[in-house]
Amino acid sequence: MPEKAPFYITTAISYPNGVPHIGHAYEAIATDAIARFMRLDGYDVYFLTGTDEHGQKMQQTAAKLGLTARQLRDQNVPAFEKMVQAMGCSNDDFIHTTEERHYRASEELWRRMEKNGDIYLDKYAGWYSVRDEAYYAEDETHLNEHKVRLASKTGTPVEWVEEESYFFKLSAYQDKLLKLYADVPDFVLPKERLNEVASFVKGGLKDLSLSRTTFDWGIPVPGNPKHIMYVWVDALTNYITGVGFPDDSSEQFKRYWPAALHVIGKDIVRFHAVYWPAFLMSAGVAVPKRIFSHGFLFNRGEKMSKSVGNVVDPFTLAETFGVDQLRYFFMREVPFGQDGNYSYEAIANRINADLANDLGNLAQRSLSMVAKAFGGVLPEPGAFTAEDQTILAAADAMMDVAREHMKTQQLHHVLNAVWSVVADANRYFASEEPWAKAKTDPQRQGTILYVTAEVIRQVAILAQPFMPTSSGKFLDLLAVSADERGFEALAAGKRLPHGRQLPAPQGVFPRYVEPEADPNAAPEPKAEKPKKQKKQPKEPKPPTEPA
RNA sequence: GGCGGGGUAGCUCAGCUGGUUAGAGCGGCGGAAUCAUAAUCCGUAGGUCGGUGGUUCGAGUCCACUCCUCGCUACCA
Repeated sequence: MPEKAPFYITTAISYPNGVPHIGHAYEAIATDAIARFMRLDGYDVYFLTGTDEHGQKMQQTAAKLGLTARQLRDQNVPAFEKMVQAMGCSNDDFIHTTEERHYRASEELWRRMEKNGDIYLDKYAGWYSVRDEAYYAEDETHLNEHKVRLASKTGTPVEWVEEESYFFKLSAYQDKLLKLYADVPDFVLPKERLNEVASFVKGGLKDLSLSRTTFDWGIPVPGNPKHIMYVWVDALTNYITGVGFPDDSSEQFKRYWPAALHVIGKDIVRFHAVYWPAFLMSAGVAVPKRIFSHGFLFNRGEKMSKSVGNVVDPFTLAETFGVDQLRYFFMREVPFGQDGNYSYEAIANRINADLANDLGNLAQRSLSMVAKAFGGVLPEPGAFTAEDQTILAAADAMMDVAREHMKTQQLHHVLNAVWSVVADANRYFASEEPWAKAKTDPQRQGTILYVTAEVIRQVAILAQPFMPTSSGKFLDLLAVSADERGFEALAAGKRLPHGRQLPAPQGVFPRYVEPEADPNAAPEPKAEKPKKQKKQPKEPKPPTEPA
């Protein structure tokens, strides 16, 4: 048996200063779909997700609640672990940045960067707004009529503050990073994101403040525990901690690093495409192969926010529609890499049309005919007609198309290709009219049913990464054994064996029916919402994805 | 302000290097069928391709200008 190629894939780690939201779930689902796809395609996949538990914001949020940072962490983190499970994720590990192994990894990465001469102690100075808790550059401030200096963006007063800080010589990595982007044109996908990053880097890089002395919830700097590592050093390091760093001679590390893919939100592209490779280059560790930036999800065109009252809990969505249905919706409806919209109607429409009607009903009508007319034994097909061959050829072509799209993580295109065959199969079934053949030509009826079952088999195998449980049910209905469900079962010449006794057909995707209007139970607020987000002044602190 | 994307049927979007009557899905409408989860199939939708002016035998598809919109423009993550 040939050696499996390794494929290390990660989500960003979530920042648990609140509860998991739909953005966290989306990223987990998408990453899981890719991980499952690659596994089924014969790769040795290692899939890591986790939580980023340090930082000033955790400490602040905790303080507001009268808790310690550690207590807040203990309170919030379990929900993230549960969420990943509830979304059906197949992660091999779940990392917490408060774990001992992660301290060791972060400290070692720091030491290596320091040893390479890229870390130096200096003063961080700038115009600091106490109210915004943020530094501003000189040109981001102005003097008002009373000669008081204000942050231009927020209008809050600023004062000159100097703070001792370690710095990373990011400026020394400008050319190396630009070379990386040139040498690996798919280093960041979608391409627009790489362009943005490249133009940022071309604009010149300043050294990066790498430590803080103003709070203590984090990893102390080796040799100078007054300083806490800048949380991004800590956070990014999770990716190598997860495969055994600092033991970089371990089998695990050698096997899986560099990562094949970091899946992240578009708001943190810079940290992953600029800082992270620079840190790694400095420490003499290989850089990841690819970073994929997904978009944001909007509820009816609006950013989720408490004031709008459209905060949607991923657990509730999964309970309402089913995990697999929810996964399918996000993977099919949202072009991966772009922003997307969702609403209860959109989800219901999509899963009813594609899952209940097109696929579920096709399976039900064909398999119940097998049960009725053939005693549940999949009939042996006769000679294939041109029509049979056409639909079979369409099914046989799916795998290559899917692999091609998966090379660039075009998940929605994978599903488009599969569901285009589902539509073909429905047309085939309708025009062949197997129900009319029961009396006139049972042999032909059997062939039509066999062909339909074979197409469903292929569809179900390819749908597994997206809807693991439901796809498994279809394969159960076809009596496909566990070792016949990998993508190698879609290789040329592989066909559903006839003559097997099939279990009694059961619906896999029930139609979603909106609960009767009940103001208390109705999941969807019926208030009219504008289609597009109204233009609003930019908030000083835009809501973000997990760090 | 600078750089980079977008503005195409009611909705979500395809339309590569310019070339016959501008496409898909969903929705809507009409019809067929009745094996099936009232699911499926067939037909239909006449949209100034943001606006104006150009280049060309010919332009959503190239150029200029213009309107609108989104993203990036570093140290909260």
